[in-house]
Amino acid sequence: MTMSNQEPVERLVAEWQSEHPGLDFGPMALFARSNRFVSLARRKLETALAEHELTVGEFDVLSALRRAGEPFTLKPSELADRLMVTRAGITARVDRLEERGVVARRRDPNDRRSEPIVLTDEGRRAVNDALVAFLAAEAELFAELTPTEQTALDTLLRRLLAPTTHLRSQALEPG
Amino acid sequence: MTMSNQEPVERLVAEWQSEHPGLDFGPMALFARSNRFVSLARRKLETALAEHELTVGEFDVLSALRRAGEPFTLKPSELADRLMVTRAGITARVDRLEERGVVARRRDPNDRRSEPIVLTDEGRRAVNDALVAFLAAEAELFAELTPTEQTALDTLLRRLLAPTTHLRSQALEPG
DNA sequence: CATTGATAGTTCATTCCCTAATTATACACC
DNA sequence: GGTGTATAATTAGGGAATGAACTATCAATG
Repeated sequence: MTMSNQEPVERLVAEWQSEHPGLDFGPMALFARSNRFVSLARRKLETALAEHELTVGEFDVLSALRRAGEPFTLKPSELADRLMVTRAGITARVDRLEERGVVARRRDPNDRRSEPIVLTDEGRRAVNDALVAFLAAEAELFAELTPTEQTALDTLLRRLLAPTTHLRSQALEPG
Repeated sequence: MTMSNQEPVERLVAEWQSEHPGLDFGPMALFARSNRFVSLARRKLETALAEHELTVGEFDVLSALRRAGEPFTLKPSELADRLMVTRAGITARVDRLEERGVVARRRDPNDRRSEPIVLTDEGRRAVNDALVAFLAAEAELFAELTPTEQTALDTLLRRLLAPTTHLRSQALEPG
């Protein structure tokens, strides 16, 4: 049996096939591999960022602010939209980051409900350093693939994420 | 600017490029799309299973037992290995499932440290029903791709998960 | 200009998972 | 056969995210 411990998805599908020979487990294998890859990739990125004392969630906030460009400011609601996280989640992340001094809450003179988040100088240094490690780790994730294969993968992923897909039927915070 | 709200990864990369023109954000785009796809896919699968009053984690346990075949029994440690979850996590899941009557804890006469988990008749019915909905949802995830494209994607994912990749350097519970 | 409804953000309670420590049992070796 | 080590599972404690409820502010409308 080619059920190597190296590729648990093989076993998954083989077992299902033998229990339900009539069904098609092709899509299940595809999702299982996608899921497994992303899970392992996240773990790798976590360890890369841990050396900079950042979680992925925190890095996402800092880098969203960083790439917004001068003056490195976004509102919590904008962060929530871009990072696909609830506002409550953003509040918690910003609390942690503010306490560490890498971001600060400002006042919007035009709308006192809003509390724009700004990257501090220290935050900017932190995210610049972490970015180098992060990009290197991401590059390693795909190092097995040739440039052509990487392009092919990108094309397939774009297709999967296309708006016509049933994927987007569940919006985030549709209110 | 082609920064459609439909494809936030476009914006991500465009913003980074304009802030750091010298760097290669190709791998970042690949990971961002993979990550986004899997996140949305998980959400879709969650809602499909919610109609059967199961979380993905619970379904994973039930289906691992189901596809193990007669007598539908696995030890917690085996479940932990297969589902890539810690033993503590399995204990919690099994607690919930046992309370609902879909699994039961047995005794292993040969090793009293072990408490094999067995699928009850009700659990077997539940997982059979949920499986149909789950497979349908998974098929929809990839419905945008032709069979050829699905094969191509599978090949690429296998490459990415190959043991030579740096991905597997962090083992689960190496003890 | 008062009321009503929408919007921005936070707080609260819950969920789920993880790591580390704990308990119980098995195995190996002197 | 007693001691020490390894293994199986659980418990305890904590982190991060969620949904729902709450507060403050803005805007539109009569």
